[in-house]
Amino acid sequence: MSIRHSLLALLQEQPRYGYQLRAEFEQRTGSTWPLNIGQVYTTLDRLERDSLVTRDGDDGEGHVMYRLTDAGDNEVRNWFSHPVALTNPPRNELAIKLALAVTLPGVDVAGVIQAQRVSSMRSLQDYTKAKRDTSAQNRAEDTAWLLVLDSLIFSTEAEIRWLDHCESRMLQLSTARAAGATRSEKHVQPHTTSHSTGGRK
Amino acid sequence: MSIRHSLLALLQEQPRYGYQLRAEFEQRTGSTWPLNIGQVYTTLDRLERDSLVTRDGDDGEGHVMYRLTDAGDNEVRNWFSHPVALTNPPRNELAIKLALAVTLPGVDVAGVIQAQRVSSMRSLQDYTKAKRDTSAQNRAEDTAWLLVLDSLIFSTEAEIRWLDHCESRMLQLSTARAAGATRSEKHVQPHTTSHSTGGRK
DNA sequence: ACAGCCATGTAACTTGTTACATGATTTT
DNA sequence: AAAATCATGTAACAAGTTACATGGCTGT
Repeated sequence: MSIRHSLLALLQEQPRYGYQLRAEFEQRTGSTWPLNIGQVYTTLDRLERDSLVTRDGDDGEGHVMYRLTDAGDNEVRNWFSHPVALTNPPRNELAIKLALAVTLPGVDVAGVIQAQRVSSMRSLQDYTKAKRDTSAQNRAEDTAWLLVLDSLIFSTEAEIRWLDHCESRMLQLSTARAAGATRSEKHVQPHTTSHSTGGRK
Repeated sequence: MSIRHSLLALLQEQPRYGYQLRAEFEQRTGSTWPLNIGQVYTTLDRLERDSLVTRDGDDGEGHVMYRLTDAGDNEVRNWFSHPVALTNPPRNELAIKLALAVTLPGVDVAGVIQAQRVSSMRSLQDYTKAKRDTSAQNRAEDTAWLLVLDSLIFSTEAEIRWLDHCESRMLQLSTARAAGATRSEKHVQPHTTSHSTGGRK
């Protein structure tokens, strides 16, 4: 729902046309999350269908302008006043992948972690460089883009910390299991992962 | 693509049926990201269509079993060996929302930040509690779920730090602008946000 | 003349989500 | 007997993505 709401928010400031909406969006969020122009038009169609925007004739230059309806204005205020992810956070593919990797046999968990860390650190460097370059220009229009960059930096750092955490946790587990196996065999969990999948008939 | 790959990964261990796949997925990732059972079946249909899985008769108890094809096995190995988000990180709704909030007039940015922080801290508490409760049971099957919880905790902490960062950055900007306005009016950026949207005809 | 951008759209498609229908089996 | 869970599906739909078609205008 991000794009729908983004377009609505941009229309709250003033009526705009499709191509312009993409430009405004990308100016604020930069080249990460590129916005396909086709999607702007399909989204505008759906917003019109849902009575959140209406076509507004043209702007004297032949552009197809859209403006918010009252319902659309309401929707924007609602979006801004209600926090994101109250209940269900979006699925995190990396977390899912590692969760499966550690519970399935034959997966090189350390390798997965290592490959991901290399990639994430690379991204972190890119974001940091982009931030330096953008900051240097010192243009007021870049404020939003700089915040977005910080967001990417913060979450990538968290991702790397989590990878480290997973790695040391895996090490703990394997050494603990080894120690348990030699010292008190009977307390060891069965090595073959148990699959209680509910009722067998 | 997370769900497709998750099902494939679970099928790599052994042939399974639909209901079982959901149970295995939820055991590993917990009650966050609940997996609708209908989607398991539609996803299995699509995986079959794409020749990544095949129906495998039954398991002697009448269940509709699926197993990986060679192509499917390949796909899983590929998923595990290639890092996530090499190019485009997934859209972050919160980052987008704040980026728009700070560049549009009439939005109570401090209020948005504050509301979000309350919500995020609440989530953080919930995750921390869930972690305590799950750790206390000390069951080997919960390893993956605990890692997922840690992931949620790490990223929520990063989110809160970013919110703090945004808040202080906003304060800096407004005081700098105020100081600039009193001390040297001519250096001040125009207060009306500029909207260069590309070519006017 | 030609390349490239501005601008608007459409068609076909993907994954993901919800709601519903239908039975069998198990538990209370 | 009733309620809950197991199990398999279908229909309708949502948001997002890509590729393509079509023009007008601009700069070289």
